[in-house]
Amino acid sequence: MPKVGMPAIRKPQLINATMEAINSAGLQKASVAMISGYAGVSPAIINHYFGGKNGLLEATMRFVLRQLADGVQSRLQETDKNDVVGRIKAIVGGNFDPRQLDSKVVKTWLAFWSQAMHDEQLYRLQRANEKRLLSHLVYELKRVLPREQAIFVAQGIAALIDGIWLRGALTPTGINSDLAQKLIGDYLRLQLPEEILSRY
Amino acid sequence: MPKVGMPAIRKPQLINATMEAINSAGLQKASVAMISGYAGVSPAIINHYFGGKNGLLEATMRFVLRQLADGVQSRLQETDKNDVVGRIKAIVGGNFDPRQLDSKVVKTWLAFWSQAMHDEQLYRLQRANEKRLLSHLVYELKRVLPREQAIFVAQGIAALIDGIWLRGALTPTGINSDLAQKLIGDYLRLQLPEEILSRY
Amino acid sequence: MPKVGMPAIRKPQLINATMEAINSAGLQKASVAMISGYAGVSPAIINHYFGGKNGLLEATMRFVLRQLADGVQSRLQETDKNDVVGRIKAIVGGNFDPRQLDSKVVKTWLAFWSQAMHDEQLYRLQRANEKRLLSHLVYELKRVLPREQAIFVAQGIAALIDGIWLRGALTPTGINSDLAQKLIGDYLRLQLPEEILSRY
Amino acid sequence: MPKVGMPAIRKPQLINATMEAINSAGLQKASVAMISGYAGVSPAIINHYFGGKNGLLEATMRFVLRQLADGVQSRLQETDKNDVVGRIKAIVGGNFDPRQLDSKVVKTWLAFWSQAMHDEQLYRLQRANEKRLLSHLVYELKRVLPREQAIFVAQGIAALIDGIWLRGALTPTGINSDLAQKLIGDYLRLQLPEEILSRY
DNA sequence: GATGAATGAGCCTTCATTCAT
DNA sequence: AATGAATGAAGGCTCATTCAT
Repeated sequence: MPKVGMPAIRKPQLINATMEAINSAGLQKASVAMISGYAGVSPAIINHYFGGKNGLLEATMRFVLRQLADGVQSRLQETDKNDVVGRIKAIVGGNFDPRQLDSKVVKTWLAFWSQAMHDEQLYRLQRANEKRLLSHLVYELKRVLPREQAIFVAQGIAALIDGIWLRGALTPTGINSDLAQKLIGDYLRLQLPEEILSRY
Repeated sequence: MPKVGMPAIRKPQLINATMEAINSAGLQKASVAMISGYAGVSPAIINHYFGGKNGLLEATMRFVLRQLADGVQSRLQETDKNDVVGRIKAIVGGNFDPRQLDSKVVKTWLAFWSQAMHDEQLYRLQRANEKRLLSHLVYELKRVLPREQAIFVAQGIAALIDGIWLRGALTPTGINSDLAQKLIGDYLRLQLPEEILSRY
Repeated sequence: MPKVGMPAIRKPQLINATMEAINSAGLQKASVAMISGYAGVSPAIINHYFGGKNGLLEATMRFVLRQLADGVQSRLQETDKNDVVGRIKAIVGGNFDPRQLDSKVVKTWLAFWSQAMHDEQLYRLQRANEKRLLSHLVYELKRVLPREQAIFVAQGIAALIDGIWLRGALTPTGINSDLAQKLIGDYLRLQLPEEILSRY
Repeated sequence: MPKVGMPAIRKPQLINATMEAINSAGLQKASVAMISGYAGVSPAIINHYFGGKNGLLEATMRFVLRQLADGVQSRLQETDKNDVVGRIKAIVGGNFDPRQLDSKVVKTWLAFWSQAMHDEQLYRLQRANEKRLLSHLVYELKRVLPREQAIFVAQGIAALIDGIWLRGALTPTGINSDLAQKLIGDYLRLQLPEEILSRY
């Protein structure tokens, strides 16, 4: 085992174990002992690599957020810059990427959301992400709608995304990605002028 | 100390203290010591009246849910049974009742939502509530829309309610009730046939 | 309810409840709440009548000891003062009186015995009782045996009584009174000179 | 701190501390804090090594029982298999081994005996031990006495052992081992046929 | 006489973290 | 790099007791 490179192995391993622990027992009961158990390593190693439990939780949240951002970004890159509808659907699609709908990820996310209101660090991460979703949507919508209305519709879409996702978190069958995209696509269609829609 | 009536005083007092503790420190850090501190009583009394911390948390959730149901119910009773649009707006309005938008209540709710996925008892309560919202909406919408479409729109409205509410939980300024009702009213208007809307 | 006379009702009621609690849950778990529950009264009443839990426990032990002493005494009174064998059997019989073999009493006794080693008050009561059994036996045996041997045999009988009783406490079927008396009768027969035995 | 071998050091250390705590304060007051105090370690370590207070108590009882069994076994191994009287005295001697007569051990034992009636785990251990003593005795006695009588005498000896031991637990001077063996030896002599006794 | 209300002390346990190896 | 050992702090809960009624 090379000495360098261990962090690159251990960190993702522990982040994944964290999500597994949260998935099966909840954030409250996800002790370092349980997490390190899932990872098959000693609890002390968490301090070694993340400086403590908090560091690991924060890293886990960053990981989830980055995964989401990547999902959105890669879809946007594959979409014509002028295809407003397509780009919005790309943003929505990124939010319902299969990797984000995994039970582990959904529960982790919701746990962090709840936690964020009492943890400065998590709060900032969550806020930034939330704002980015909105600004992405507004940016695209402004190209086809007046500013005020663009913001209005963006808020509607963002609410639909989070609402579907939140309700799905509590449903035994999980989030229905198809229905989600149909609901939001329908909403978008009703909000955009005929001319825009017919363009594509 | 009066012999009778104490439970009627202590229980709401402790439920309120629980929400205050959750509001200021989060569910995870809301210890019985902190809660009883907010209530100005001894920690042991929680066991006396609720049989333990868990009993208190469950009672708190029941309280919040009942408050919501009452808000919806009282609005519905004041609305003409044939005024579909009015009744849906009553349901939405109940969900954005000022009492439900109090920071204390919002944070308590979100905390429970997150917790519900790992607590059988809370899960059942949450699920029942979630289903009731949907069935209320479907019931009204079916009177003016085909069954399939009624369900579809109901899901959209429910998602908007929860989504706005969830996003508002993280916003420093809290939930914007007016905007919420405007967004949902707009959605409803776009989904209903002209003839229905013009009726009122 | 006459004011005088209540103690005469409540005290035995609580002592009996104490034994029931010890019988079903053990001394360690016999809380005042449980005891008062068995008695159908409020926990506070124990302090009223016995000055605290300790007072009740001590009273309970006194009750058991007095019951034993009564059982022995009444049997001795019915036996000819010169019938040494009969009197010893009376003492033994008193120790295996049905009232003493009740599960409630057996468990209470053993609990107290164990407890006595760490409670000055209980220790004195237990010691006095233990010594009385021995001196009763020695007193009778001295009339037919040399002093040294009388003490020796008395210790044997006392040990048999307590040993049978202790082992019986752990047996699902409880103490076998007949076997007990047969074992001790046999022991006595082997220890006494022919002439004494033939006398009766 | 060495990585290996710690359990082998800590476990006996904690078991011994448990007996010391029981000796000086009784089982009821033997808190984990007190026990760990006697051991000079932190209370949390009890959970580390025994999974909780109960685990430690059970381990302590097992230790005492094994020590007794060892004392009997080693004496039996040093005794001719055909020397019935010698073998019975070996069994008796093992029960009055100095290690078993230590105040610490006596009080621990009695505490467990009393506790056993309300603790399934302890009950089984105690019962097994009690039965083993009896079966050991019966096995030897059957070689020189008819079955029925062998059982009868075995019960007498067992009762004497436990009775002497129980009474000694309450005596300030403790158990008198010599007297114990003399009493039981005498009992045995009276029960066995002349021919058997003269054989050795 | 009797009770419901309330409390403070203490107990067992969990847990994140530190440290020597 | 990794771990087993150990701990101190804190948490939930039980319980005997006190008090006003």
